[in-house]
Amino acid sequence: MAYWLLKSEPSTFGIDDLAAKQVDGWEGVRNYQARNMMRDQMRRGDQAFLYHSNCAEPAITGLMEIVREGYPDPTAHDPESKYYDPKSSPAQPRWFQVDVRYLRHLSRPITLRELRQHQALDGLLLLRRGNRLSVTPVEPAHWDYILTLE
DNA sequence: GCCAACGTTGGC
DNA sequence: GCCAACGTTGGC
Repeated sequence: MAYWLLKSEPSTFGIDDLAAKQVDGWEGVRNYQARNMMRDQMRRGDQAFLYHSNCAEPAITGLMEIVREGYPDPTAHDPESKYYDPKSSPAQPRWFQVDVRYLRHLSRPITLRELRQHQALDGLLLLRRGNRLSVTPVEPAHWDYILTLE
């Protein structure tokens, strides 16, 4: 089983939204590297942190599980969607998503500022300078360590 | 294939 | 709102 970190802006879709929906498609990813990981590498049963980005307190806020492996992102083919991409088509889909299931909130948000203070987390892709990828793998040792911070 | 211009992300 | 870092686009 592998571990991941998925970013989302809480004003768009945060941990409370996922808790309400329980299962949701991780739609709208429009970056090829992130797409490739969702399409090719994520497996059912993998777990992921939900990270709140672009907000007052950027932080890991919850845990989720991959419940459906990569499949074409339907919002790419919906002209009404803000994620619409005319260069994608159902016959030749360009963008993929997975389905995630809510597991739980962390007992408290673990902020980016706090994560940066732990040498044990050196190498965590989230902390790399200039990193903007919304989907990144998390090493098991890092995963376990972060959960001890709760 | 190069690379300048432009757009986006996201912390601060 | 600023701006650094990065990705994408498109002319050549």
